[in-house]
Order: sequence, then C-alpha cells, then structure tokens
Amino acid sequence: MSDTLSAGQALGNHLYKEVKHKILESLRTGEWKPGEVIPSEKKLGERFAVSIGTVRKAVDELSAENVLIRQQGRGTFVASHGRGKYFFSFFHIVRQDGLREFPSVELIDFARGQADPAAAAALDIHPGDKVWRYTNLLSLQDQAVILDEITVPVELFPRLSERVLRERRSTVYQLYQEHAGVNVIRTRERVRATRADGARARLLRVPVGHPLLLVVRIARSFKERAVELRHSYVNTDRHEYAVDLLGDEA
Amino acid sequence: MSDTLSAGQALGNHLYKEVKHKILESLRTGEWKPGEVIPSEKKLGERFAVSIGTVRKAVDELSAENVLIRQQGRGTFVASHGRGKYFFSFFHIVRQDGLREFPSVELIDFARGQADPAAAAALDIHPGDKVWRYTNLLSLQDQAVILDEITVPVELFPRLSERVLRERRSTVYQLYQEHAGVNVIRTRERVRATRADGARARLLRVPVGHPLLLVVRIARSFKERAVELRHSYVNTDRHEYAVDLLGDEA
DNA sequence: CAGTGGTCTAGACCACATT
DNA sequence: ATGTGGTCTAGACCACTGT
Repeated sequence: MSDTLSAGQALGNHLYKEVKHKILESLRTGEWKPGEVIPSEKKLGERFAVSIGTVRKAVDELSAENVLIRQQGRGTFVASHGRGKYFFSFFHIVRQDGLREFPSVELIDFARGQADPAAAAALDIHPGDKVWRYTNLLSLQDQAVILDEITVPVELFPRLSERVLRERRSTVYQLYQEHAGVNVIRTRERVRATRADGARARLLRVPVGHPLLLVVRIARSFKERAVELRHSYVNTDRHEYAVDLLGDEA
Repeated sequence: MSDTLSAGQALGNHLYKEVKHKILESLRTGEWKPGEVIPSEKKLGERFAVSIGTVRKAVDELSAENVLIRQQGRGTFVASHGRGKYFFSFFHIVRQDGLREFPSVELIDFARGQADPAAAAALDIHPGDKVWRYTNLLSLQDQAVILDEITVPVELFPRLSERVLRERRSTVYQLYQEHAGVNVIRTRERVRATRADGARARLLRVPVGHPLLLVVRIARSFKERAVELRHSYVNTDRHEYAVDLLGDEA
C-alpha cells in the first residue's frame, strides 16, 4: 500500500513525527539495515508526500538520537556499531590523564539461567524467563580494569553461544546487531561505589574490599525494548568514568 | 551601529552561526539577562536582516544547549538556574528507587586560598592565583549524602563571602548568576570510587574506609570559561549517580 | 558531471498565552 | 484580538562526494 500520510497536517499532529515513525518502522522491519544508506531526502519526501523540509526535521531528530548518520554528499546511513568514535558513546571509562583506549576483552564465563526479579524488572520480562548470563573481563594496556556481568533475554538472542562470543572480533553491540538484528542506541546508567568481593577482587587483581565503581546499565533498542542488563565493576585506581554533558560543537 | 550581517551568505559561512554568535554576544554583554525574554524571532530576523527560519535555526541550537528556553506563546527566555527540573541537569544523585529530590544544604567551611597546580589546570588559571574554597554538606531526607568541596576563582566572584553563601536560599549556580553574572551551562564530570577518610567519614556519618563515589566536576559558562571545580563525595548506600544518554522525547 | 545533504528564504497557517 | 513560538511548504542555491 501507499506510505502516503493522511495529510492530517491541520490536526493536532506533527507531520514530521509521523514521518519519523514511518522511518523507524522501516528500520524495525529491516527494510534498511545498519550500515546501509536510506533513500535521499527528496525521495523520502515524495514517498511520504511531504516537503523536504519536513523530512529534514524528522531526520534531524533521528540523527541527533544517533539512529541515523548523515554524510554530506554521500547520503544518510543507518547507525552501526563497532567503527570509530561511536564506540565511545557506550564506553565511558577513560584513563585518568584523559586518554581513551579500546579495551581488550576476555570471556570469563557463559551460562544460561532464569531471570531473577530484579533482572526481569530491568529487562521488561517475567521473573523466571530464560536469560543468558556472561562475564567479560576488559583490560586497558594489559591491566584488568573492568568486569562486565551481562544479562540478556534468550528470547532476543536465541542463537547466542559461548563460541560466538569467543570468536567475535567486534564489540558485543555489533554482535547483537549482526547476529540478532538488535541495534542498541540508548543506555541508562546508574553508578555506585562498592567493595570488591573475593571473586571479583581476584579477577581484577585488587585486594578484597578495594573500592570499585559499580555501573548498572540498561541498554535499549529504538527507545523501547530493553535489550541488555550489565553490571560493570570498575577499578578506578588509574581510570575513571567520564560524563560530558551538553557538548556539541563550537 | 547596525547588527546587520554582511550578507555573506554565499561564502563558506553559515548565516545562522553568525546569528547565534550575535545572540551569545548580547547575552555576554548583558543586554538580555538570565530569566528575561529576548526579542521575538520576527524582530531578531529584522535586526539581523535574515529570515525567520535562520533565526529559528540559531535559537534551536542555543535552546538545545540550554542557553535559551523557548515557551510557546510567551517568548524565548535566557536560561536561569534554580527553578524546576533544570536543576536536575546539574544534580545527578537520585535515590535508588529512582526518586529525584531536592537536597538541603549546610555550609561547613569557607576560606580563601591559593590554587594548587591541579586546581589551576582545571580552572584555566595560574597556580597560586587566589581562589575561594568552600564545603557544602547536602542532605536528602535528613540523611547526609553528599559532601561538596568547591573551588572557584576569586577573580570571577570578588564579592563572595561566607555570609552570602549562608544566607542564600537558591542554588549556588543561581547565586553565581545573580551575584557575578556567571551563567553555568555546561559541566564535565569524572567519577571514581574511593574510601572515606576520617573527616569526610564523620561528616557523612559512615565508617572510615567506607566506599564513596568521588565526582570531580568542572563547570563552564558559555562553553568557554571554567568557573568552578567541585569534588563531590557521595555515599551511595541508598543513592546513586544517574546518567541517561540520548534521552529526548517519545 | 549528477546526486546528495546543508543552508536560506518568504510566506502561510496552527497552537498557545496574555491582554 | 494580538503576539508568540511551532509546523509546513516550495523552491533556490551552496558544498561536498562520487563517477
């Protein structure tokens, strides 16, 4: 059928919001996949029967939300994980002198289990639902710095396995994307100070009781579905958690 | 003289950026003060000799950066601290159940001193320059939760005093604004886990050695001048540090 | 070169707030 | 009723990217 909108411009609607939702729809159905170009703004305008300015406003927002990436002269692309500085939108640990480095990752543990009530609430699933639980140890300059304890619903990633996680060379969000078509674009994090217990102290090579940062992250796709629950234990002796607010251009 | 722009539209410039800078100029010179309305978009368009659309794009950015606040039907206002939810753009500690509360503040200490090298580097001043140092204890529901150790250049706040800090009823950023015309609009924060030492443990009523969150914040005005250096020690037994990334509307 | 996103215009109409 | 910001249009030209 036609994608043409209902011309409901005069109503309480916002045409560009409808356009935005149509675009998100096409992203969800997989018509345009991560890394691909979407049609030009002119063509989108024709398809949705709106002016280019309206398409631009919709794409403006999606681009501000990192769902789409514009490149002048080339086109507009569906955001994709793994490459370049986009990685650091989801990796906030920096060295205390400010240097940002890519971590090396070691899979410590992988298991299938059931969601406890807290995890279920965080992931919008039912207690007892099947989940994968796995643990990564992240090192920066050969120093173990971060312990990631990750929980994801089996339902979303039916084919996940220890092998897939071990053999990957990409980031896990890239893996989620390629493996299951799940595109993480938003996270919510809560940070506390805690103490290293025995097992975690051993892995991070700190004394038991050493202060650690605990970052609890919930990752979401297209601002709705909760995709991953992650507990990150961070040794902040030489690194820190960085937050820059309201930082655009000059 | 005229504010009219050089009509350099065809050049490598961006007209709306020039408009944006003109607006920032008027903010810096104090032509429009925090809390006041600025002229309507139509009038700004006439004044700068550009179309309304161009003014809108400039105001769009300033509004996204929290420098200006738009209110439909009323006008566009210069951002001002203290009121409403804007406060929480700069206050990231929430109760573990997610509730956001306003803290009550107690001034613990106030002194004049000299910037040590680290503080000087953070504040873009010279080591040895005069600074104010003061300490606030923030409580949520009658529980001491945050210890703020704050350093600001005397140069920026020549008339700051213990009395002014004690007698204020507003937030300190509101005070900076009213007292010295300094408008904080951007912060950068670095978070680490640490242990409570004797003095801080006593104030926060936790055992010595208790894990605390240490948040180091540098606050800036109009994205250039470093205004304040703040070390916040947070007891995260019942509260946590909240970060929401890429969260606009629905 | 053709095609893309980026900027700018001039005017229309809407939704909202104030008088 | 008036004035404000918010949305939408239709078309022009620019800057950049690829062929």
